[in-house]
Amino acid sequence: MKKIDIFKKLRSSGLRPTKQRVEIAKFLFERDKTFHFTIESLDKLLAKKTTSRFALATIYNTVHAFKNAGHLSEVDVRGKKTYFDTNITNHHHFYDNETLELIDIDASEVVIQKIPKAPNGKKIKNVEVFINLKN
Amino acid sequence: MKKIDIFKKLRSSGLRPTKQRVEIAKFLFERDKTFHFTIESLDKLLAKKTTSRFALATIYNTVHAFKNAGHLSEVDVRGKKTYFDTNITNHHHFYDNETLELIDIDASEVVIQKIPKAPNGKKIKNVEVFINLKN
DNA sequence: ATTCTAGTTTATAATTATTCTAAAGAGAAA
DNA sequence: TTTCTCTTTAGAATAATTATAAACTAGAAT
Repeated sequence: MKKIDIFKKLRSSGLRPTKQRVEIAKFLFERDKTFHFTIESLDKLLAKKTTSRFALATIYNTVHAFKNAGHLSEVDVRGKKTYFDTNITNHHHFYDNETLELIDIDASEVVIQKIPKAPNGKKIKNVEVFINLKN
Repeated sequence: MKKIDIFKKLRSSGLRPTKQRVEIAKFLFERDKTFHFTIESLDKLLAKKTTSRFALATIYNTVHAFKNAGHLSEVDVRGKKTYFDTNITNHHHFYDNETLELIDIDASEVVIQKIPKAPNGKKIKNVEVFINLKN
């Protein structure tokens, strides 16, 4: 991913490309594989990877702006921390309850044959399949 | 559900049947339909329904003891609060993002045709289907 | 280039959900 | 009853997240 794309992601999220934001965006999006993180893990990774210092609030704000703009998705995981995913395509997850790790499942790997119709005046927004793993 | 069953539920959860615990158990299990709640909503409902006073810690402890004993299940919902479900059979959920309400889906209503196999030495513990609703 | 202004970063405080603690209270056994 | 252990309770502690306010920049206007 080129720097120009990073700027696009920032602008489309309503964010001015500041030093911190560019570093966060590059860290999140300039990679081959998608990945999962929590605010805490991202904070630690950024601290290792870069020389800049980041206030937690900045990370929260930036990540949420990306999420609201659709550049990141949020994953439901039992537990206190919120997980984010740079994979924003329609897909599903394994969750390893031992290592607390998320593993992507491509949408094509799951085929649902039957699903109930939405109640009263509601519509189905999306279907998430979450597969818990044990040893 | 008779009182004797309430006592069984408490005993099997490693809890002595004290006044507070009996009231919580009766409120949760002496009903026809299963239902969903958070600690906060349960606290309010108990305050309305009964004359006893309950410390939040007591509700947390009792609910978690029931959960650990398998008399309640925990449901993943995006958001801060933890939802519990008195329906402990294998089933799925609609989640109404407007009203923040959970709606049960019977396991028979969902048929999954294809699912990936678990990675390396892992096994599949369970599969949760979560259907987000919009208006 | 310099200045100006609105948007940002940061440290810290506030908030919210949850868990812990220590003292007072209540079952159960002798 | 009397003791002993388990409970309840109020409030403190913890942890994730959000809000605040002052110091600081990016980008526009000059």
